[in-house]
Amino acid sequence: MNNTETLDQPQRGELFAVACPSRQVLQNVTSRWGVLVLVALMSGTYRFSDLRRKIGGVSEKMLAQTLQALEADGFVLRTARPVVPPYVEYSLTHMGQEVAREVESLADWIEGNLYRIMAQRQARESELQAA
Amino acid sequence: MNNTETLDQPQRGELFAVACPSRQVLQNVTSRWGVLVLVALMSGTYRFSDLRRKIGGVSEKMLAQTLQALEADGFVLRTARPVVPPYVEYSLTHMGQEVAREVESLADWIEGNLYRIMAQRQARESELQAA
DNA sequence: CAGGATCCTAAACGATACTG
DNA sequence: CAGTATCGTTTAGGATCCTG
Repeated sequence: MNNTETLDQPQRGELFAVACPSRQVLQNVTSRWGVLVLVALMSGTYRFSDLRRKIGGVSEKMLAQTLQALEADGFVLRTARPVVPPYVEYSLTHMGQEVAREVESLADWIEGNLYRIMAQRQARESELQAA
Repeated sequence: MNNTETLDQPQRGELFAVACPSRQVLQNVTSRWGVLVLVALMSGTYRFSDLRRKIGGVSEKMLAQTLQALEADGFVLRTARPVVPPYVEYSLTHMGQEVAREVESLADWIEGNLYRIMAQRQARESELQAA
């Protein structure tokens, strides 16, 4: 896998390179649940179960997994209090708030333009995705 | 062109609903290759093979599939000229340029902050994703 | 309550071969 | 050239049970 490790600064367009590390981060952030977690946490601190309730349809496993990935990237702060029963809170780090803003902007655009988009879909009677 | 804005607009927070149609669009746009295709097409019109060469690591199948999804959403315009050999061009629609800007903004943020992010990762010696 | 461990299914993905 | 079709592999995702 690793051959000539060039430690040069990632330039614009690096994204198109196969091994660009940005791709992984991008995937974590834009994953099915990643987006929702980031946007959800913009409105404050949540406990695991609260977050799970807020985000419709997410399983325990995926929520935990998503939170771990985002924590590893430094976007989410996990604060556990050593009590019984366990009390764990999740919030955005400063960096997390920055990405979240970007992600929210994209999500907002889509929500705001859903009708235009759906209209396009209808017009083409898309038979590819619906199948 | 749409004057009839009287239909109820999806409000903020719809995204958290299980059946929110935005989620699908969001997935198409933020999918592994969707992001790259959108950003790539910001710099102009491309033929299939050119696009494939530009985007490192994408297979024919996935590129075709991604393009079709984005076309169905009305983000990508496919222009085929009935000649032999086939000549097909892909470009962004107006709507496509709008989403692409959002997506690019996110991608740029990540590329620009990669070092900060990687530093976080190192600091935590993430053992979850690498495993 | 917050998750880890396990098991399983569905979907994504990729390589190759083939066609108009 | 620009795909489609097929197949095999990998990953995402979910259900359930279990523990501190």
